Amino acid sequence: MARILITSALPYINGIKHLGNLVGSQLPADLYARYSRARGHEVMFICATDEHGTPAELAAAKAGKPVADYCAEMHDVQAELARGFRLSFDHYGRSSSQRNHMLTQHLAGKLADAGLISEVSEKQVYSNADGRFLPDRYIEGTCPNCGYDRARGDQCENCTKQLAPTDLINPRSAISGSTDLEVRETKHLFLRQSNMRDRLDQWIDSQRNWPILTTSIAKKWLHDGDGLQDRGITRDLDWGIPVRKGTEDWPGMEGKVFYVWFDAPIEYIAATAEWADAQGFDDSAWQRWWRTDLGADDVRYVQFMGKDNVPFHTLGFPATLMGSGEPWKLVDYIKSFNYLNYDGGQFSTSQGRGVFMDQALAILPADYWRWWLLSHAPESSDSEFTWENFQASVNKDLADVLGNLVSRVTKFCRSKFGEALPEGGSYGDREAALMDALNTRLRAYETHMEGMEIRKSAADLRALWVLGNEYLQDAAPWSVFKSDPEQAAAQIRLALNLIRFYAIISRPFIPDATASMMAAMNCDDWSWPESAADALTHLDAGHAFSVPDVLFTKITDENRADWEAQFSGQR
RNA sequence: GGGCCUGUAGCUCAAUUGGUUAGAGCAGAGCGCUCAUAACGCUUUGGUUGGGGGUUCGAGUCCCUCCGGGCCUACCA
Repeated sequence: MARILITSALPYINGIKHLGNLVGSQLPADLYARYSRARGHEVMFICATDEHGTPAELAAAKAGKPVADYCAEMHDVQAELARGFRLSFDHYGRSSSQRNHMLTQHLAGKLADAGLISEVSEKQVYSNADGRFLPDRYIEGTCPNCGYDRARGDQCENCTKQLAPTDLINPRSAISGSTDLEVRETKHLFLRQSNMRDRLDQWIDSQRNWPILTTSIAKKWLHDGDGLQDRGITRDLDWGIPVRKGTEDWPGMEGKVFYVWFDAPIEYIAATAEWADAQGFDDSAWQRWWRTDLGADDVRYVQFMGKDNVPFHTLGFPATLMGSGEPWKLVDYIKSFNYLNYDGGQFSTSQGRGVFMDQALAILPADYWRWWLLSHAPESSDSEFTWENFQASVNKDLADVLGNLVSRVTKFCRSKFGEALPEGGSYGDREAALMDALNTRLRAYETHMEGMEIRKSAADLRALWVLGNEYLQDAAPWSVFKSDPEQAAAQIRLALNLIRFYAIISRPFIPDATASMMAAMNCDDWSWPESAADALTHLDAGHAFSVPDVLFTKITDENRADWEAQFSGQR
């Protein structure tokens, strides 16, 4: 038994996430957490809402609410949706928690002690009308290169030229449209990542078998141009973690907060502390996951994230932890994902394009989405959601291959033998061959799940289900029953055990349907099967079962057409 | 502009990292079965691996080039 720490990239607070966000981190992390628990490992699975930054403040203003209230409400909404998708977090925290305040300030203090923080005065654009400094991309104006009149202060979307806000002609605030802008001097803290470049480079090199997507992005940042740059870790905002050096004031930094980029990953640790607090445990309960001097040296730490988050997790967060000089647990494996596209374009939170978590649950149960999203996870390249593909996969894989198998077995038994495992007969060569085939495929499934190869795992699981249908077709108990009812009884006894076997191994993908399967088998023993032979002799003759409701209702062409129309425009 | 990823059957994806005849699922065609959600099983039709060139005994895999798709480029997070 191992100890496995799993974190999912933190969903940002400013609205409900779409299916692309879900499949890029939280859902595969949940699959791995569920599988790891099923194999008997001790798991700590952490996620949280990422609540700081300019977009959170703007979203709150748009909603007409104080930002703290807005974040609290949106956290509850996201937590409820996470439960709806059966995401099995041990704790779903908040980056605005007191734990994160304390830990972020503590780490900043340690970094300062280690000489890894510098203070830099710089000029930034301030909007008098908005009463705030504007990030580059919140300034709009006319591009000096191509004349496009909605160029942003970081880049012109029309001609792709890199810009500085002061390059823009007739600059205005993208928030209010005000042209009452001025350049002000302001002082910020920078994390001296450049001092740690070699250390980070060696650390990346020492990792084995990380996805190429992960290492190539890290290497690019380490070596491109002048190499890894220092990075600002504070902002002139009201909402956030006040800049402090541990528990001390930080002279000259009054009224400033840490930048969301700095405090968000620290929340992984703080959320584990929040978990301990919620459970009524003392600090040692979370420290044994995060401090290698306090019990975390045998922990395997796996992070899940979309590719856009890779630089923060391969460079920024490790620099923070290494630079503190304290023995924090560093990540062992980073599983990163490409993007899921929606019907020929991108999912977009800002444009409301695609299917969002609340909408998805409103039309179909979580298992349908979990199965499709995981079996099509964008691992090697971007992948695409289409309603046609979704309908075909769900109907064929879930309803026909698995759901119908459960249905045909339980209904046949009820009509011929009653609602208990029938007695008589024995397993022979055909059953032995099935068990061999199941074992072989089960081992492949386990290997792929342990390697977090999501799509291959899904394909293995489906192949395991198909073996059940092949067996039934070959054994044909409905035919055998006419001449040798005892032999048919043995075949059906095996098939009913097979349902329980499938419930156990399929649970990480489809937790609700497998719960129904297990309940129908009148059983509560979820222990992972050592072998197919063990699993298929688990329930004995005479054991009562019931015929479950249809596990998966098919998606009709009418459903599909309706949803295509419903989600074709903007949210 | 620079960097990285990517292009394989009508569709979604594989291919043990350079090694026999490029494989699965879906869709299509045919047959079988009748327990079951018109479900299941078997057989089968689909590929000049984006185009061109090169290295090699051997290339989907490595190199060059062209074409297409995507991401990142440090103040969105």
